[in-house]
Amino acid sequence: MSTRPSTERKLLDAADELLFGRGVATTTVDELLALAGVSPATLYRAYGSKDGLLVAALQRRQSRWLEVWDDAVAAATGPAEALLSVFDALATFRAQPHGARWCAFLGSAAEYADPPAPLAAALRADTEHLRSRLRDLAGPLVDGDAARAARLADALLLVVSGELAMQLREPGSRTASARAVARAVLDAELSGAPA
Amino acid sequence: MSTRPSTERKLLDAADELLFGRGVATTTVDELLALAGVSPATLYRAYGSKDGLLVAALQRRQSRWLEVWDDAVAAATGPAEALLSVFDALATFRAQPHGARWCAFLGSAAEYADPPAPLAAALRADTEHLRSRLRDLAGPLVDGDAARAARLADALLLVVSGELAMQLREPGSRTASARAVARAVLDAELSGAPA
DNA sequence: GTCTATATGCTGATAGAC
DNA sequence: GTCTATCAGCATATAGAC
Repeated sequence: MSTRPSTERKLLDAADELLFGRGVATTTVDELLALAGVSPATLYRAYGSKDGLLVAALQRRQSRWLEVWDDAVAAATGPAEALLSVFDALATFRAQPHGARWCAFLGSAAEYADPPAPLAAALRADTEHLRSRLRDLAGPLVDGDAARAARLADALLLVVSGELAMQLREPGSRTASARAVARAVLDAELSGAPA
Repeated sequence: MSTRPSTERKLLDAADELLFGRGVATTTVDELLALAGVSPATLYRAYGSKDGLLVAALQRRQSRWLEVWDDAVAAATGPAEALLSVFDALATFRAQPHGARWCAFLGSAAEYADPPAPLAAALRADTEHLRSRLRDLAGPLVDGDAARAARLADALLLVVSGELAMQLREPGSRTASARAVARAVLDAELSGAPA
């Protein structure tokens, strides 16, 4: 009794699987159409181009990621765990059906010499959301010291990005070691407070 | 009085600049030929294909990177600085003429659904060399404890990869913050020795 | 009206023939 | 070194089915 998926939905699902799972350039429009079971006219009417579909798929993916991260934060037992829960969210998100090979945003950006504006905007939004959310979560841990929170957030953003890039080097690698590195960085920030 | 560069050399230089600076898929064979000033026959005779040239360029790049890193290690003032000198090497290498947008190895791998064998091998070689070299440099800092050295090396590899991926998010970002994160990780490992 | 199926122009990459 | 055959992918047009 599932309702029939809309053609947009089918196209976005196909984009998730092919564009992010196998790469943008390597995936042809024909493959997308075949997987979605949709005719060319439908794609071009709804999204204008392959790139248009890519951007739409990134946007949907972004909101899904935020939900997963929100849940992970909500499940955390304290402020430090809330900050580190980004790694739990990463693992959860990766285990979901529409998993990307490493990171849909970084991966897409990597495939363009200089990315078209909407794509650059999507990556920037992802980066800025990560940074500001991490900063907010870091705040309570450093008594609201904005500079320290920002420094901590930048450090975690670096570790998160490293964890993603490691998926490219070694597809199976666990997020556990990234979490451990992040905790070491956190502990260092909380014990000392070096310049 | 410079000797005339060989056609192979010219092709490798062109590959460095275009394949790694702008991306593999976005660069056409014609652009490579035009920049190198050689004819198609030359490329296909010497390397067989665009991918063949790519792999050859990666191999040359790997040995150049090792030289830069060796120099940075040699210039370090002590064992801890030697371990962290990988970030100096990264900055130096990036400042050289044939700079990639972020990382030639990760970037190339990211552009293939599943990379052809020689390319996968090149990335694996890069990863393994990073890891083993970092492990060797970490050894003296942990009294030769192999497990701790390995853990430290893995952590630094993660940070290095993160620093590279951050270039994709924010092209101008400095290696300084990665170095600071790495130092925090190092300090944490050297003070406590948590499981 | 929305979608499918099919056919086609166009562009550009690859590889090889000359 | 030029030149060209082949091939693939993107985008669109047309006509018909639900």
